[in-house]
Amino acid sequence: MMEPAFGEVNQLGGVFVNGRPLPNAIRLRIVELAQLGIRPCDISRQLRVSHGCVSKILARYNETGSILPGAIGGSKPRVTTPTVVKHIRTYKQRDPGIFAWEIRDRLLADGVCDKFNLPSVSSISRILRNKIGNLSQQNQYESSKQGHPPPQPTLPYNHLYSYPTSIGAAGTKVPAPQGMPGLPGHMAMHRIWPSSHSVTDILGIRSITEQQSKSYSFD
DNA sequence: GCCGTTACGGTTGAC
DNA sequence: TTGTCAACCGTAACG
Repeated sequence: MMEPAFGEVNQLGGVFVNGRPLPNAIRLRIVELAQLGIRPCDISRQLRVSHGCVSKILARYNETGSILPGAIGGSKPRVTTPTVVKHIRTYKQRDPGIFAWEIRDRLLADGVCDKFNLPSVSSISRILRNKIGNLSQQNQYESSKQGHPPPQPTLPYNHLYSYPTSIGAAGTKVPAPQGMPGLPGHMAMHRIWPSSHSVTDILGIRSITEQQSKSYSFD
């Protein structure tokens, strides 16, 4: 997970890291300039970001109200679907001492899975460990804290980002709310950005971007 | 010249 | 621990 020391340079002279999203500060600046009535082609030149990218970010913003990139990486569960997890949880609740291989047999016997999508014992163990956890503790918690929401373990998506440039280094510091669940970017943004979607409101973090623009001259 | 779209090469992270 | 795979990224080019 090493970030390159320097990004690449595009045709406009702007620095970017291939495969990685632009810093939030630049994404925000794109939306801000667009809201001020500046044409996308001018934004592209000013920020030295390809017009395709500007177009994409603005289109996404108009559609979702979010400037954040989507969730990169990961893969959809192939065998550990929500249905399977639900059944495993049920088996475990009914019989806390049940073994993974017994769960596996029951998934097959109950027709939850067939032999082609039956999770391995190790997969079931991982589900028990990661997605279900200690059910006895959980039950105690739930019985004593009825209606209390479970803790949100997932870090904010943007927490993962860091950039090699001075712009990006600050851009990644754009704060996300504590305990923000691992939602797709636009979902998360509804918690970050006011529902009005106005740049003025968005610039609740303006000081950050202004600091950046001092070290980032626009032509 | 502007803008929407898309192929491409790249990164990421759950599995 | 390692490899796979499908998601996303921004750029460049095309129409």
